[in-house]
Amino acid sequence: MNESGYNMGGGVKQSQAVTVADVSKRSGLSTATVSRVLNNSPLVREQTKAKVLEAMRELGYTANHSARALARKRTDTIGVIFPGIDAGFFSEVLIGVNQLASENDMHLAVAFARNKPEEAQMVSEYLYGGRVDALILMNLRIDDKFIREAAMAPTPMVLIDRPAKDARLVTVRMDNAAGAEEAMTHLLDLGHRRIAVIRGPQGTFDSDERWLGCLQAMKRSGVKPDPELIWEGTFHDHSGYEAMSSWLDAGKPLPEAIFALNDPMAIGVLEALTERGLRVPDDVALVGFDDIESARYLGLTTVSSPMRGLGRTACQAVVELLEGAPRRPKEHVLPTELIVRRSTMIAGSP
Amino acid sequence: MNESGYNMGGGVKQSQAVTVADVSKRSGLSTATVSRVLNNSPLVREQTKAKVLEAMRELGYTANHSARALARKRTDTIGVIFPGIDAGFFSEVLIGVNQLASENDMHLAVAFARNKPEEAQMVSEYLYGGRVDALILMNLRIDDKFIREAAMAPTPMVLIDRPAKDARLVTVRMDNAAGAEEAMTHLLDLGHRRIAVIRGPQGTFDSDERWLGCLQAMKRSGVKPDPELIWEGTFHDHSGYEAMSSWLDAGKPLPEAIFALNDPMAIGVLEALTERGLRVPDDVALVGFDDIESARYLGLTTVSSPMRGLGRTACQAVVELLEGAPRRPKEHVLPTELIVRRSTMIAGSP
DNA sequence: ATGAAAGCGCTAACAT
DNA sequence: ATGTTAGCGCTTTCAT
Repeated sequence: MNESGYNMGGGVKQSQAVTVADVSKRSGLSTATVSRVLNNSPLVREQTKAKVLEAMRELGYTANHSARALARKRTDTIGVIFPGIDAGFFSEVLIGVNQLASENDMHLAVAFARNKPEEAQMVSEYLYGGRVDALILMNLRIDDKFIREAAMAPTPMVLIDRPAKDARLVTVRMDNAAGAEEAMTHLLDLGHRRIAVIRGPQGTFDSDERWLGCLQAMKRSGVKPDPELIWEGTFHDHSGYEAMSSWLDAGKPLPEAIFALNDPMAIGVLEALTERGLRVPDDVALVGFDDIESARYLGLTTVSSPMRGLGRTACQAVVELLEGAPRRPKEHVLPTELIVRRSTMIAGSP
Repeated sequence: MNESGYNMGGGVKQSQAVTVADVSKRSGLSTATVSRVLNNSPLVREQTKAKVLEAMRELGYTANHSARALARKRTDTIGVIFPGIDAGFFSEVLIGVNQLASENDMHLAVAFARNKPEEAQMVSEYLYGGRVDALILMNLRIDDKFIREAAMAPTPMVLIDRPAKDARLVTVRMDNAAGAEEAMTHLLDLGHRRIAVIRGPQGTFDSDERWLGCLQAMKRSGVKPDPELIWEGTFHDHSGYEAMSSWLDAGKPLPEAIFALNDPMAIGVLEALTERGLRVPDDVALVGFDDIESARYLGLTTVSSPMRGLGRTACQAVVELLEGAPRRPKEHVLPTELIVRRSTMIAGSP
C-alpha cells in the first residue's frame, strides 16, 4: 500500500474502498438511511440527507454496482447483441440505441456473436444471467424455436431486423419491400426496362424482402423479370464488382439500369464500370440501398435505411417494457426514403 | 404464472428461476460443490461433477452475474468509454477492442459521454463502482489532474489517443506526426510547393500532432509555411467544403496541392472543386488522413489510421494488467501507412 | 473430495 | 423519519 491508500501492484483488487457501512459510521446514520439517500427516497429529512451526502463526499463513496443489482434485481443495463461484428451498420444502430438508453439513465452491455451457436449461448446467458434488464437482438440467425422459448424468459427482449414468427415479441424493422419498390419504380419511371438486380445472400431477410419489392414494382408496370438480369451477390462490394465484371467480360450488352440491393455492391458495380471506361448514368443508371456515407460522396441514388431509428425505436420499446408496459407482440416498421442522386439523373433530357 | 413457470406480465421480474441452492438440492451435493463445478475447480471428482452438470442441465441453470461479481470481486467485463458518439471511428476501435475481449472471454460495457462533466462522472462511476474490471478510455477530454487521480484507482485503465502526462498509465496512440510528415513529403516529392493544409479543431490532440508532422516535412525540404495556406477546419466534411469554396469565391489561385488533416474534410474539398469543374489531381493534388471507407472509393490518397489496432492494443494491455502485469507507464505508438491513390497521381508524367 | 457457514455490499421489509 | 435485520445468489475459508 502507498500513501494514497490504494494497492498499486498488478491487477490485484482489494475489497471495495468505501461501503455503505463506512458512510453509515461516518454520518452516524444507519445503513438503511444511507441506502435511502442513495435511492432518493422521499422518507429522509433534508438535514439527514445532507449529512449522508457530506459523509459520502468526504469518503469518496461510489455505490457498488453488483451489490445493488443483486439486491434490487435490476442492473439498469440493456444488453445489445449483434451478429458478427463486420455486419455493417451495427454502429449506426448502436448510436440510436445509446441515445435512448442514456436519456433513460440506462447503461449498455454490447456483445458481438460470431456464429449461430455463440449467438444462442450469448442470448441465454444474458437472458437468464441477470446481467441486464432487457435485451435487444440485432438481426440474429437463431432458430424460431429458440426465439419462442427466449420470449418467455423474464428478461424482456426486442428484435431488430428479424421477424418473430409467433413469438410474443416486439420487433423493429424497416420497410425493405416498399423501399425497393420505390427505387425500382423510380427506374421504371425513368423509362428503363432492362433492369438488372443484384441480390444479397440467399435467405437473408433484407435481401428477400427487397427482392419482393422489386417484383412488385415490375408487376405493376407490366415488366416481366428476366432471369438473365437477376444477379446473385453477397452484400459485399466485391460481389458487385464480380457480377458486373463477369457480365461485361462475357461480352453481354449493358442493361439500361442496375439496382444493387445494397450500397457496397452498387459501389462495386461502379468500380467495374469505371475501370472499363463506362459511365454512370450516361451508359447505365445505378441504384443502391442503405445510403451509407460513401453513397453520398459518389452521387449514388439509393434508398435510405433508418438505422439509427431502428436502434432508437427498439430501445424505446425496451424502456416501455421495463416500465411495465404489457408484453404483447408488436411490429414496428420504419419507412425508408428514396434519395435521388447523380447516378440516375438523365443527362441530356430537357 | 403460466405453464412455463414464468410470469408473462409487464416488466415485473421475479426472483431468479434457478439458483445454486436448487442445483444443490437436485444433485444432492452442497452449494459449495456446485460452485466448485461452476468454477472448474480441480477438487471435484469427475463423477460428482457430472452429477452437478446433469442437475444444472435439467434445471436450465444459468449463474447470476451480479452475485458472482459481488462474491468474486470481478465482473469479467471491460468498460469502454467514448466521447460523444459521433466522434468518428468509435466503431472501428470498438471492433478491435471486442476482438481481443472475446478472445479472453471478457464482456464489454460501452458508454458514450456527451460532455466533459459527464465524461468525468462516468469514469468515476466505472472506476469505483465495481461494474467493470478495467477501463479503456478513448480520446476523452478530461483534465490531466483527474486522470492522474483516476490512475491510482484499483481498476486499471488504458488511454487511447490521449497522452497521460505524468500519470502512471498505459496509453495507445497512432503516430500522427509521422503519418502527416510522410504524406506531406509525398506531396513535396511530387514537386508541389504551394501546399494548403486544412487543420482540425484547435487543441485537438490529433490535429496538433499532424500539423507538427507537416511542419517537419516542410522544414526538411526547406519550404516555408505560408500562413495564407493554413486553413482552419473542424474535422467535418462541410468545413473542408467551406474552406475550399470561400478560397475560390475570393478569386484566389488554386494551390498546387491540398492536405486535409482528415478524410471528411478532404472529401468536402473534393466536392467544392468538382462543383466548380475543377479536377483532382489534374488541377490540384489532394490528400486526406485516416483512410475511411469513402477514401478508397473516391481514389483519395490518404494516411491509414490503425483504428482497430488501437482497440486491440488497448484491450491487450488491459488483459495483461488484469493478469497481474505490473502497472507501469507505457506508450504504445502504432504506425500509420501512406495510401497513394488517384488524387495524387500525376497524369501525363512518364 | 465435500460440506457448513460466513460474508461480498446493498436493499427492503418490518419495527419503532 | 430512522434503525434492525434478513436476505439477494454466489464464493470461500475452514472443517471434516
